[in-house]
Amino acid sequence: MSVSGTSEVNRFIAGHTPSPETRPNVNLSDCPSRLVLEHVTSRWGVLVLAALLERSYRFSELRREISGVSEKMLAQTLQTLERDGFVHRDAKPVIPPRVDYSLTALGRQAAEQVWALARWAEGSLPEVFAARSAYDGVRV
Amino acid sequence: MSVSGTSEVNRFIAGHTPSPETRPNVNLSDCPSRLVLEHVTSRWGVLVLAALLERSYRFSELRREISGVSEKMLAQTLQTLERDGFVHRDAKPVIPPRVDYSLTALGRQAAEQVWALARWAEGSLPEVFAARSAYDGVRV
DNA sequence: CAGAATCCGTACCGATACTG
DNA sequence: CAGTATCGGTACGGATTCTG
Repeated sequence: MSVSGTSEVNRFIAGHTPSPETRPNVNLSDCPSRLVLEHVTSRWGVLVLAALLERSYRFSELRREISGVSEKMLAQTLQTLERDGFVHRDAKPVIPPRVDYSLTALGRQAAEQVWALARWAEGSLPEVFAARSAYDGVRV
Repeated sequence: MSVSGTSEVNRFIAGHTPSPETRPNVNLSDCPSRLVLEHVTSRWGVLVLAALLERSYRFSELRREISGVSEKMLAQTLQTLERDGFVHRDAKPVIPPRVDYSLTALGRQAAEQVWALARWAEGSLPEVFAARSAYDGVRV
């Protein structure tokens, strides 16, 4: 197996590089899955997907639910997830505006995957903390 | 469900905040799993775990295997994963030095989890790319 | 060979102010 | 209410140099 990760690679695969023959010599044929992973496993991406897994939310509801997220990052995260086809954005033409966010079928798959990973991570916390203590104790 | 994510929160849980009574008012009782996730789902963390899933590697082998990673980031990633108890570091006292990296039992669990996620992500690439094209097409 | 240390650009991210 | 625009600090990460 051979894996790679370069920003040029990402841009190439994303389709923004016009001429395929100018592709760098790195083996970018492997692991383009990072292009998806880095969005669904991003700091706020995980939390947004987890929240939407149980029900749909309005923008301000999400902002309250996910404590600590700024408007900017929430909007940015939602746009990225919408662009990737994970989140459906339903903007009702009313005043004041009302926008509901929900998971698409694909998004539900993603959410369940990362949720499973998060559950495992939560379960392994004791072991991880123990390992960190041991490591730090020795290194001092 | 309520999720949170603040750097202060992370520092608190990590055990670097001496006085627990100075804890911020955010609800940090939820989702500390991010403390583990951000390491195993990091850019190079995923690739390192994936590589070590099939066999153990030496430092320079890993560096070649994961094209695009700098020495600094590979060393840093390996140290983080070792500290969390996912990677075992076996430094042989020879000259020139030889260091073998392998997965611990816990690390194998982590690797299999992220690998499953990566496999799903790879499979969903066509749908994601299609969604991106549709989104970008409309937005132009 | 396996790293540690340093320098430094940049991209991320939060805070703030503004808009429809 | 649901964002966008702008600014600025910071931390991430790459390139280079040095060491046991």
